[in-house]
Amino acid sequence: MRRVRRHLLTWGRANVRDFPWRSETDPWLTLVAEMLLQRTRAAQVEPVFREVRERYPAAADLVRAGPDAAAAMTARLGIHWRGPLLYRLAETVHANGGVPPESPGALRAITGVGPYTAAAWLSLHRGRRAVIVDSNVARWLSRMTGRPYHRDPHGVRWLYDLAGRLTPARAYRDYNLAVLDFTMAICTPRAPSCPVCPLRRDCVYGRTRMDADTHHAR
DNA sequence: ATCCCGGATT
DNA sequence: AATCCGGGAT
Repeated sequence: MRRVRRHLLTWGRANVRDFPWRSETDPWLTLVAEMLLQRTRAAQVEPVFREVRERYPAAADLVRAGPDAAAAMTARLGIHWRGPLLYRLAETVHANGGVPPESPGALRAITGVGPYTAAAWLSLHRGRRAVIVDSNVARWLSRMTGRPYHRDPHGVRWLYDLAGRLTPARAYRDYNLAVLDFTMAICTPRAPSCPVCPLRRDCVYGRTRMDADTHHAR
């Protein structure tokens, strides 16, 4: 447990990537970024985020610009229903004094903000410890433990327990960033890079694979 | 439980 | 060409 955490943090120090939203501190802009990142690659989000930051640096700016402006932002990301969602988000934030609510309940009450987005925003941008359990984490921890993988982590108790025990009390931001990038770069859905994985010795799946390689090698 | 949508992987 | 993948709503 402790070793897994340490290895991830070490890996993260060398490999966590820098995106404009990761160094952004404005609560409105960072929540917009998290919403845009849903089911969307970071490379696609990057230019759109820059444009939002440029044109709508405050929620009030997007409210003033109107629903069509919001739709224009999300159109390039291909998921049309996020346009109205983004506009409603702007209205909600504007009505809340320009800053999104930070209580998990009020945050989750926003349409378009689910468990992942709430946890990511709070832990990465608001200095609140939150445990991220998305399908990437589900895949990673399923391999680690050898337990069956449920793509939808909803209701899988052991997942939440384990993820919660792994998430540090203090270094949760660095840890969550490391997990996000690690599951995208190393513990990938199809062909995970076990040979270079810092966790392969702590991982049921990784050990199995390395053993297989040993037997095949001469 | 199913749908959305476009990119990645095979 | 076909399949897989993902966060959230319903």
